[in-house]
Amino acid sequence: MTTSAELLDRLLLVTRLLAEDTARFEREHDLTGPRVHLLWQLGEEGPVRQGALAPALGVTPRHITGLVDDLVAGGYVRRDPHPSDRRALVVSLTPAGERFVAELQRSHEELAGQLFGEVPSVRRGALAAELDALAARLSELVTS
Amino acid sequence: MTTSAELLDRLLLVTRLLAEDTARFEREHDLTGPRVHLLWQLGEEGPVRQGALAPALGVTPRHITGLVDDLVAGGYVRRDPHPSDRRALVVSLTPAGERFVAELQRSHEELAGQLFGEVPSVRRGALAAELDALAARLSELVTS
DNA sequence: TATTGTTATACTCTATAACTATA
DNA sequence: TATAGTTATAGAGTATAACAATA
Repeated sequence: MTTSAELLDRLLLVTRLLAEDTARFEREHDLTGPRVHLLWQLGEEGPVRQGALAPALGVTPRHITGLVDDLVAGGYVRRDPHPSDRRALVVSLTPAGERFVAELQRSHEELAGQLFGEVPSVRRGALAAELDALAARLSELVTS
Repeated sequence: MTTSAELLDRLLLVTRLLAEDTARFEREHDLTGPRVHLLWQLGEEGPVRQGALAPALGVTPRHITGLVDDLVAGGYVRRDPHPSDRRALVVSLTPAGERFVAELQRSHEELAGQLFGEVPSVRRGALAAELDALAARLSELVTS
C-alpha cells in the first residue's frame, strides 16, 4: 500500500530533479533563471514594453531594468524607443537572442521526449488527468 | 492524443504551484527556504556539526554560518561547543525550534492528504511507479 | 599539514521609495 | 495628476578566498 505521504515525497523528488536539470541548462549557457525566463517570454510574446514584463515574470519593474541591462550587455536583447509613447522602451530579441530561444525550445522538446516518450498511449490520458487534478487542488490551496 | 510536451507542461505547472505553496508557508512563518530546510534537516538528523549541514543543504559552510546566526537570533536553534573537538560547533533545536519542526511535519502530512487522499488504492501503485520512472530518468540527465 | 568555522568581498534576486521625463 | 522607467538603498541567497584556532 502506497500512502499519500509517500506519493508526495516522490513528487517532491521529481520537482527537485527538474529544478536541478533547469539549473544545469542555465549554467551551461551562463544565464540565470530570471534571465532565461525573460528571454522565453520574449520568444512567446514578441517585443514588449519593459513594464509588461514585470507582471509576466512576477517581479518588480526595478528588477526588469537590471535584467534587461545585463541581457543587452550580453547581446541577447535590444531596447528601442516606443513608437508613440516617448516614456516607454520596447525590448526585443537580437539575432543571438532568437538563436538562444530556439535552442531553449528545442531543449524543452527534447526533455519532454526523454521523460514521457516511453509512456504508452493508453496511459497518457490518465496521467494527464492526474496531473490536472493535482494542479487544480494546488491552485485552490495557493489562492485560498 | 496527449503529447510528451503537453505532459511536461502539466508537470511543470504542478511544480510551480508546489513552489508557491511552499513560499506561502514560509511567508506565514516569516522564514526563508534555506532556513526552513535547515530546521527540517535538524528535525530529521538531530544535533549536528555546522560543517555537516553544508553538504546536506547543498550550500557552502560560509552560508551556514549566516543561516545559523539568524536562526539563533530567532530563537529556533542553539550553538554548543563540540564535546571532543574544540574547533567544531554543534547546532541543535531549541524548544521553539522543535515546535516549529512539528508544525512543519504536520503541514507536510496535511498537504499529502489534500493532494493524494482521494486517489483510489488501485491507482496509487501505478502513480508511484510512474513518478519513480520520472525520477530515474531525471537522475540520469542530471548526473550525466 | 589538514580541518572547522569566520571574516572579507562580490554578484544576483528581490523589494520599497524617491525621482525624472513624459502623458 | 498618473505612468514608464531609473536611481538609491536594503535584505537575502550564494560563491570564492584568506584567515584563526585547533587537530
